[in-house]
Amino acid sequence: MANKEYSIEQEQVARFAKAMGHPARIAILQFLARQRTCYFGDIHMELPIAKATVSQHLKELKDAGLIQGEVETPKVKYCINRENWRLAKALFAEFFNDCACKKESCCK
Amino acid sequence: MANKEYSIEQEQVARFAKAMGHPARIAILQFLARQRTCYFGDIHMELPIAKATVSQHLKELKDAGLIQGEVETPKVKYCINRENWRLAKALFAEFFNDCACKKESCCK
DNA sequence: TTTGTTGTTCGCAAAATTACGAATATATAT
DNA sequence: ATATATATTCGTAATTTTGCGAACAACAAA
Repeated sequence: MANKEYSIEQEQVARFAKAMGHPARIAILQFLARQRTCYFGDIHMELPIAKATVSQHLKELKDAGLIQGEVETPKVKYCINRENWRLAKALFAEFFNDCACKKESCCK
Repeated sequence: MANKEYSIEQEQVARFAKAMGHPARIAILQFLARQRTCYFGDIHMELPIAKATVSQHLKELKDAGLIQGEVETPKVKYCINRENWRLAKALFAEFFNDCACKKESCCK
């Protein structure tokens, strides 16, 4: 095999995709993208999993840069990280558009 | 927590995203989306990993429905599954558009 | 100070992912 | 029949992910 490494862009898309690779996290993102008030409790209520697990998923989304949190004692408010959301949107759009599939594909 | 389960659509987006959640698989998809002839060997040459591992990644992409394979002894030809590619593209576009983030976000 | 509310972190277990080399399968060429 | 070329599968190891309950932290209220 070649020693060709992955590009920064490939790593970034994969990172976003990985963060989105669980239905709970998709549900969280959709919830946040649609609502205005997004407290932990509200998110938890939407999901069929324990709060410890919700917290974990939120951490992963935050680490990937897709969301951000803000303490409002005693609650915690989460929301979409708009800058990275735009970046992710652009990367995925580019990714799916960059496809020669309309032409004669190699497979039947 | 509520007992609300995930929707089929959420599961499907998560499934596609999970399959895309590794740089090697992103690289494979980009390679396939751009090329016309896509033999296993060509893919392997593009990646910094052992052929057994490439084979595994290809299987995951196939299981997720994003690619398909065809034996052409002694080679194997892979390519984008165009139908599911279109589906994924639409689901991700919808996912990223379905965002109220332009308005006053809940976080500062 | 004690109680209550809200979330995070800890500790743990089960399962899945990633990766590799070796062995195997398949079909052609010698 | 043997050798060659190509790719998958097997067996294994290390790491990561997912999930939970219990314990903890931070702060307001009684």
